[in-house]
Amino acid sequence: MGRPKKKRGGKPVLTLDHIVETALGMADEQGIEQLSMRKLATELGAGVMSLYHYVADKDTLVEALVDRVASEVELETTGDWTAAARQLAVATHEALLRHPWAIPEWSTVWPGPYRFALTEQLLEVLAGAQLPPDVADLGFHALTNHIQGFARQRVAYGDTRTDTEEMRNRVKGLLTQGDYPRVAEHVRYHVDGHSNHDEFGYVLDLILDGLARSKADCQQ
Amino acid sequence: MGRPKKKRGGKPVLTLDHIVETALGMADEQGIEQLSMRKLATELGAGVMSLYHYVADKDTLVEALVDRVASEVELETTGDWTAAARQLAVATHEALLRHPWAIPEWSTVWPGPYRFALTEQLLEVLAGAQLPPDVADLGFHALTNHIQGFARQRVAYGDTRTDTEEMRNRVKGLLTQGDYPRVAEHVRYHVDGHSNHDEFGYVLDLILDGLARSKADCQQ
DNA sequence: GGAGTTTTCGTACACTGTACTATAATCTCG
DNA sequence: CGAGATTATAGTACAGTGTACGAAAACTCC
Repeated sequence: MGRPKKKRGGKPVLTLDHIVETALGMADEQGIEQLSMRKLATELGAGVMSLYHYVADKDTLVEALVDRVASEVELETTGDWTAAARQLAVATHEALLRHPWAIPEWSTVWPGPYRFALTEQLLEVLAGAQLPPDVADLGFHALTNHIQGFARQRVAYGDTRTDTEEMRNRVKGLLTQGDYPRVAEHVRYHVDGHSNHDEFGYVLDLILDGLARSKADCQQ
Repeated sequence: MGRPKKKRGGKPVLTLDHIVETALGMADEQGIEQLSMRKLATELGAGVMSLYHYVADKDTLVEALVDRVASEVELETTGDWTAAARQLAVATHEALLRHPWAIPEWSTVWPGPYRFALTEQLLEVLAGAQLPPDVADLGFHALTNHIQGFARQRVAYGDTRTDTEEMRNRVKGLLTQGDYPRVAEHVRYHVDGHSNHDEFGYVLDLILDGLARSKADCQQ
């Protein structure tokens, strides 16, 4: 059986881009915990150690993956600073929901260039708003916390996209058993009525309105 | 050499509590990534598989660990609802800073009984505030996002407690290189002036004030 | 052609979680 | 007291992980 030996040397057949892109696909499908160097190499039709010519570590590969997610956020914005901040927030939120595995990494991993550019852009927008410095700072953290916190919650407690059988059972148990009535009430509040509404955008606007108001207060 | 064979059977020498407590100590010292079943067993002077008589999984052990952290939060509160919410938030924040490894797990792992009780308590406090339902919901998420987000940031970007050499170098590089001027400015803002202030409490009060105000608005 | 460089990869090692099985100490019941 | 059941403790083994080391193949350049 003439199984050809794997090629060695010469013109590169792998690319960092190709590696990252494939890894991204695998992480999207199976979660990042299931992503191993070996599986990734096999998927690429390469040997494991070949990857290490392009990537120092598994950790730095993950950093690259997260930055790849950050790269999906469109930085161009239109309108005044509230509109711009809103666009950035929504785009980031959507990128995170597209790659749920990235949400816990997002705040753990050291940022790559795209992530830094995104942060820079949001800070730039807030700077353009001419808010008092401490309000701008508060606003920045409120926005980023909202983005991350909201995405985390949707993934942790049952977005339709990421539901598992086990999770649904746990939620059901929480609702039927009588312990923690307030928690149950809270869960029902979300499950029942308000999932239709765009909760993320709603709270986002509350934050932005608050910032705008505190600017107006200041200028009077 | 009369090394005594390890005892088998009979009266239990291990306890779930003992296991969890030891694991907690190890996680606090070396981080949760360094915590392995084998190391934990060795620390306990036991065989690896003995642990599995008390714990189904490593994952459920981690769940227990996180709930152990949640158990450190004092649920008794004093004063009106803003004071009570403040106490819960501060106590949770402090517990998380005491066990930084737990921060990413906090929002990933399914809550245990202590964590549920804590959530229940915060919801109860907010319910007692007689806020409009949507404001109460918003407030709950604003508070929890603030708690988690703030803790995460302190750990990710250099609290004095968790600094590593590498991280300090990265931050220094960020500040000296000219890329991302707004980010650098933002970092300096935090490093320079405001670390003395109790930023966590400051923003916390802003949130609570906002909630109180929106209640007052509603009652007029 | 030969030397040097670049890219690929096989092997090996230390480490992980844990399934399966064996074993010893204790408890229960006669 | 003795025999059997129960329970807590472990040893071994296996599949899987990240990656250090070194070898080998294909390319470039003289």
